[in-house]
Amino acid sequence: MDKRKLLIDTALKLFVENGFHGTATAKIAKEANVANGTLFQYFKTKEELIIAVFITVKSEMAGMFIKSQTEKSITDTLKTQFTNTVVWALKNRVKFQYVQQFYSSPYIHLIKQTELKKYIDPHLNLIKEGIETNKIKDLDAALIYQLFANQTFGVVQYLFSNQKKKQTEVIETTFQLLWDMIKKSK
Amino acid sequence: MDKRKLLIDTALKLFVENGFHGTATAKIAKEANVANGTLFQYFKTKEELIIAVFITVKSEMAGMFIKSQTEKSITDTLKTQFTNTVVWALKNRVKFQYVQQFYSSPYIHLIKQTELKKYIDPHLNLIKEGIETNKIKDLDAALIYQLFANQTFGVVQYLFSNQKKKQTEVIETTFQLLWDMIKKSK
DNA sequence: TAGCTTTGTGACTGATTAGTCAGTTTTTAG
DNA sequence: CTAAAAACTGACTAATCAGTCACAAAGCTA
Repeated sequence: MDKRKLLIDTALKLFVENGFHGTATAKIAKEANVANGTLFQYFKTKEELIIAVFITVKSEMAGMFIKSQTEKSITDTLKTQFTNTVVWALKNRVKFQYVQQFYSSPYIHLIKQTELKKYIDPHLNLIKEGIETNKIKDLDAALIYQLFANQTFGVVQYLFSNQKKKQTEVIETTFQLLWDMIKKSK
Repeated sequence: MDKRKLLIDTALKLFVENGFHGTATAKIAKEANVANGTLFQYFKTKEELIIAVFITVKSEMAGMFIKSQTEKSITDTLKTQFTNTVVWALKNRVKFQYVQQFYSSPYIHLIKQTELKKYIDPHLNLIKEGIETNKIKDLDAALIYQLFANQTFGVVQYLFSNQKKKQTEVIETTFQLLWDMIKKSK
């Protein structure tokens, strides 16, 4: 039984439920059936735990992206990435919410720029490649990335609050809209 | 000197800088040059203050939207709304960030659904009108709204981190992309 | 088994915090 | 000007919380 993982999982859940403030370290330890002091053996401070949860979730997401890399065209790769992200988010709502909460909190400033780049660069490079090979409109890659990321986010939000909707269909439609928006028209 | 407004402004700034947890009520009072107890005369609890800040900012945003309502076509109105929102966000970064932080925190659950609807409905109705008059693609209005909102958000994020870029040009370009995405093609 | 290292424990503490309240100042009204 | 009401004050408190530490249990090695 990996206590570190257990603590991270428990913290994740409680932080999303009650916020960083609303979650005492003692509560996390108790919920994880671990002694108070044990938590501080794995994480020197509460802040360190908050960051560890973020890194863990982001790494899991990154792993999913690697799997989305197909040998096919850029369109196919982007579509797979889009679909996988949305499906993953729907299956991992709490993790998705945690990342959101973390990103829009002041804790984000504690993450080194290089660490953040690690997660963004693969996407950015794919988009750059698409621009260079005339598949994607000749705009700033960072801008295209933002639009792509936020379209993804928007669809996830929509499906969170409209769960009965045909998810596959929505994902298919919205990707097509997105692709038509950023693709280079002949 | 309106102490309520002063406290809300100060709280806004400190909450974005240090988070809800990281900001003691005493710090807010001190920074606002007001006695500790005075804060609790205007807001019964810290939570009430956190919510008051949210409502205040959202109302300000809503006021801006009303001004965006032109007598022109739906396209023009949507474009004005898009532009005004982005420009407002750039000028009011802290307020924009506060809303983000609040939305992705558990405090959002304390806001009544009717209150949230109040902010969304005007947009939703405009989109519905666009769909009915065959200007906008025949998709769920809530979905179009999400895509619209998130495109806006994406552009703001992009311009936050790329401030040297030609803002007007970026706004113009991205609105065109967005409009092409949601408009009904003949 | 004995001796050593690693891991876990939970009572405890110093610091901090939201919220109170008895008293003071300011404003309002006649 | 006076008296009552309203707004303001800041020292205080009860509660909470992050982090510590002396000790105990479990695991490892030979």
